Amino acid sequence: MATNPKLHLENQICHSLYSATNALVRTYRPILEELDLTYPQYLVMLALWQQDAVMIKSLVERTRIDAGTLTPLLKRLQTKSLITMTKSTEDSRQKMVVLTEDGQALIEKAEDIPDKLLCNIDMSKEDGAQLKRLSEQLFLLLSKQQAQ
Amino acid sequence: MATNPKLHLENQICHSLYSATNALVRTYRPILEELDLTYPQYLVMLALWQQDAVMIKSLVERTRIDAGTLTPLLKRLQTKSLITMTKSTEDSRQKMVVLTEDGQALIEKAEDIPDKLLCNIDMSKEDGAQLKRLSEQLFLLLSKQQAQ
DNA sequence: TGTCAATAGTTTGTGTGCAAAATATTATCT
DNA sequence: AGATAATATTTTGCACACAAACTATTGACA
Repeated sequence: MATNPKLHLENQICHSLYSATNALVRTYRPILEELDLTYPQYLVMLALWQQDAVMIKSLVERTRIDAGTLTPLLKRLQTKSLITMTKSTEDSRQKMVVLTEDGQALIEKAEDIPDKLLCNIDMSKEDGAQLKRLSEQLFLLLSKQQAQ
Repeated sequence: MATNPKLHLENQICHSLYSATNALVRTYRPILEELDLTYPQYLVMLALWQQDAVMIKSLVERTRIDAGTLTPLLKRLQTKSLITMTKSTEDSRQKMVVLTEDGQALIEKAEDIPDKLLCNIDMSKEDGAQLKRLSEQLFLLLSKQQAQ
């Protein structure tokens, strides 16, 4: 039917990207289950392990998860006693997110996650680096567009 | 804090892939709005424009959208009068999805979507092809793993 | 032929993703 | 100082994504 090859599913970059990302999150699920984290929650924890006691705005930028998604996500991390949230004293619009002891300790369990995941991805280092470079490029291009 | 560089956000292939895919779907949104479709709905329509009158199982395979997601999605396409669904006579477990006239006609509006999207992605053809190849490879690797 | 496994699809429950509107607070500008 | 704009976060509403449990039907096999 569809004669235009641009409309064929097999020719869509986006479809490959979309299904690869979903498969990736699906692969993370059982691995992250041991930490009782979802993949986006894991991203937030990665950001906090790297730099603790930051404003929500900073987490939005670093994790690239939008604020409307982050609010309930942070509430769940709070319920799990991994973080605490306090209003900033200087600017009470802002809230600071701080790891609890449990939240800090969880990094030990996370140490072997990158390797566990790589067991599922039998991709050469070069291809992995290339994939990262290209998706990063795509993200930046699209973000620039959207800012306009 | 996190001394293990593997746990740094900037070093995670997955984070780039994840945020690029989200940005991509975000970019599609206003473009697909003219067709009153979401991105996953658009994938299903692409599949049907290529081959009409197929079972749901076939759509699951071709679009890579899982069955639990597809059921309500197809219901929405039905509500929009783009498809109809009928039980198979030979095997009444199966359902056949068929485009309506409106559903068939919608392809005309879709013809320029690939070009419209490319306006937002100033990526070389080679990089685009490479990105597709690598994400396709990743998808296949991960699917193989999960089948075990 | 009756039992049991396999298959196709649906339902349920939880956690996103995000646009748009709302809230609260601070900055700016006259 | 007062009006207005900008900023940070939350809320709302809708559509996925998907595991797990469920329903209905067909296949296989003793």
